Amino acid sequence: MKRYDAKTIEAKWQERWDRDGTFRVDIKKAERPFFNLMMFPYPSGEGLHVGHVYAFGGADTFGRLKRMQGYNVFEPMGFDSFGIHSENYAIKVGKHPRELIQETTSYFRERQMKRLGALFDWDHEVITSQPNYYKWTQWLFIQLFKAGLAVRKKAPVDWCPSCKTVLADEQVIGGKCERCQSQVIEKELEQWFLKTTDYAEKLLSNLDKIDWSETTKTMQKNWIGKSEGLQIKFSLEVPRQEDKKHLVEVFTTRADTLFGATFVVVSPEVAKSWIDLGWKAPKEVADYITKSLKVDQQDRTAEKREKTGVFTEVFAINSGNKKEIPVWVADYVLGSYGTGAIMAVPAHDSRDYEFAKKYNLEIVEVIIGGDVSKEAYIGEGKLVNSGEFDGLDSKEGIKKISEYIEENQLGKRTVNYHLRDWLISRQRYWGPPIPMIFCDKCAKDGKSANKDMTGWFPVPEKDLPVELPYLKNYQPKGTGVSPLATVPEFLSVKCPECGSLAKRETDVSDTFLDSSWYFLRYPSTRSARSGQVPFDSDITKKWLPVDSYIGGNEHAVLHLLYARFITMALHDIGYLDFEEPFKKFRAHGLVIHEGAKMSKSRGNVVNPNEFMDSYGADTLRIYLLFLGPYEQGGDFSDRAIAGVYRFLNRVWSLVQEIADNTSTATPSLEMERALNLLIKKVGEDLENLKFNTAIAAMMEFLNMMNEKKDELNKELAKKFVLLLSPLAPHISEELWEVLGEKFSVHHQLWPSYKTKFLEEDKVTIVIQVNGRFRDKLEAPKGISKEDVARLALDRPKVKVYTKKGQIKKSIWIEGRLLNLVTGG
RNA sequence: GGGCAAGUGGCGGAACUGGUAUACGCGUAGGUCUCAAAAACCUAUGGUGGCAACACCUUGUGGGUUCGACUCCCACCUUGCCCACCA
Repeated sequence: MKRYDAKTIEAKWQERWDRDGTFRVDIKKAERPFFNLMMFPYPSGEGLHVGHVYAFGGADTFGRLKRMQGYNVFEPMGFDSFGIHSENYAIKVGKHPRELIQETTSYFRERQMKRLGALFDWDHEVITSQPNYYKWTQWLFIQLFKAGLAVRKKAPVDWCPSCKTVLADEQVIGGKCERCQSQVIEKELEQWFLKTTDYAEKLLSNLDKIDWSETTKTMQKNWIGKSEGLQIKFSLEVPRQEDKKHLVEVFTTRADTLFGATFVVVSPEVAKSWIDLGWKAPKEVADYITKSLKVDQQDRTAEKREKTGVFTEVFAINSGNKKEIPVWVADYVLGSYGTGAIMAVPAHDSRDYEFAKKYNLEIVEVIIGGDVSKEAYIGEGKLVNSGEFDGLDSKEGIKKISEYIEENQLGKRTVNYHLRDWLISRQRYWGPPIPMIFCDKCAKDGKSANKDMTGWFPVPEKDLPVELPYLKNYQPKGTGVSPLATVPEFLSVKCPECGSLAKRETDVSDTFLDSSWYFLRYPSTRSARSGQVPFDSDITKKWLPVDSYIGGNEHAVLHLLYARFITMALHDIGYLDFEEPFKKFRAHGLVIHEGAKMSKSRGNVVNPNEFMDSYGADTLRIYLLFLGPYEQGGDFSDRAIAGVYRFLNRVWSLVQEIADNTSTATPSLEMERALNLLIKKVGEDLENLKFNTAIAAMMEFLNMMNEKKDELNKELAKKFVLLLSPLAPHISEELWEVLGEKFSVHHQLWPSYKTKFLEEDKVTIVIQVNGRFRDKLEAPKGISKEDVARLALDRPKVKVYTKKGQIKKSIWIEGRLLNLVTGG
């Protein structure tokens, strides 16, 4: 008997599958299309990570199940190779990204991903850094621009001093750059934004309609951060000379505390806008504003930092009780949220409380429930000191006060979102140049392609792609523009409008724009029209939206949000007939090692190649999925993987043995029953991504087969191999052949189970006394309660417990359990 | 501070709509094979007491509901993840 030589058989079948096109789907003719998507990797120099094997292994196993269920499964793969991650790595190793990406993608594909034994359709590969792809990323930008969803505006933005570029809100994690962990600095700059906020409500409400992991939905919900409240106008005593309205608007979700507002705090940003309008701020105030606008975001929002602020010498009228209250500027109020100004209610907000204590400001209790002399009471309660609203509880108070404010035109109910517009400009090299042209002459003439953006014109679509020139010195300069700005041939261009000399936009777009639509491209890469359109409409109709998407939750508020936004935008522009890109999304957990997230600095990174060499891809795939629940991830243990290897070895030798055996054994009824139960369980578990329990059930069944070798025949072995095939595609293929079957096990249908075998004519009845297990008995199916009671009471184990007291009552669960309850 | 998820043997974990807690795997111990070792295979393996049959205890802690709770309810503790001066 041959030894199980994983490496050899895996290489052998991979070659055969590749040669025969075993997994190829006919995109045009497929009758039961199933788009099985997983997040494509960025080809880092470190190579494939076990985390990838985990994600791909799980998703591929699911895809294989779908295939066996008769679907035409399309499982494409590609590389997210454009963008800052690739560029930073290139800088680090001192190579040009263009050459580096060629090396890394080929290493990923040829040496690693092809070894996994996945259904990957390399004929439909998408590489985001190739001109034939980013041409369409640029096209996408232009469509958004035309629809008014891509705008250039001046705003306070986050700047990473190390990556030397601005970042999107989503790419700043706790005040630090997502890529390099440097502290970001706030800068006021003019940049390109995509108007995600236009879709805030839809991005939120559609969450109820899609089948996604709850964790992911919750993260998106929190990120969108909808809060309903009241925007109230407070009259102001002349801070601004040009604005005759003299008022400040504040946002609150706690209108019930209006009468407790003893001062107003405006953010430095709002105060600055007053100065710009002509307000003569006292010197001390002006200095404070200038100073705090320079401080970076992290310092400004650090929790432990003591609050600072200055009195503006301006007063406002509280629109509730008409009292005159002081206006302060303080940097604990954010310019970017709500109106950038608040009514401070120190009695019922801990931040305002801290501030009031420090600067000796009045604290008035308006909600009963706490001890305001000690700390702010932020809960709800009955209103006091609130004039006509006294006695109402908080909820009523919010309603009544809101009505009062609206009736008297003192403000309006509004909705605020935490979500900001997506800043996509990057002052970097390795990305798709933003396909826009600025013409001085047209700007002077007031011409534009879009309102509010005089002088800006998109590159004519026939001129796409705007190719990224080969730049030897591509490193970011930190001058606020991309290195592309140093290339005169790139920079100068004819104005598409008037033909005079104009300038190109030199920034490139965010890497998340590349990945926001890649799934739309996959099915269409081989279409005859792939050069004319980004995605073929007939093909798209057939294959999209994506049927199943599996990936990590680290993209919950990045890629997954952006992809939804882009899909909605393309839907509204008229290119797609669906709003949501992914019908079903499941977030998988994280594979950790030695109790911690894998990282090079910790030195606990597991290299999948090592394990594929020693045990084979099948073992590695199954081992990772066996770790624990797929949504939870697990801790990789170099030792425990041997257990799975042993399992496959045992499968190997048992099937060989069965294949060699010429005798015609028949499985007992018990064996048939176990097999049918197994078919049912594995099918259901794989469908629900419960890989760990499916594998455990297979192991259990194998143990049973080993105990009852005289009942085994080829039919049984074949069924077992079929069940194993989505999890371990190579060994299954080999064993299928060993059993004398024709190529390929992967052309087979998922076996069906027979319900008649699932039922037993005997049942096991559990006997409890006072709810505790005491004995069990075998009985024919359909036995009555009385018969069981009689049998039970004869049992010595039961007698011991029942003689202590009279049986008061008994609980009978048909065919399963009898519980005898004694008195005393 | 807010949100989400989770606490079960030495370890990873299993347990259907509340009904035999600890499946499956790792590890450990003993054994078989071997000159020996590895591998493989077999047996045992939640804790305490007992020679044993067996008994009692056990799903983070404390209560509750129930004939019966890992599962449901309340409070608390701990860990992980996400967000965070968001008004």
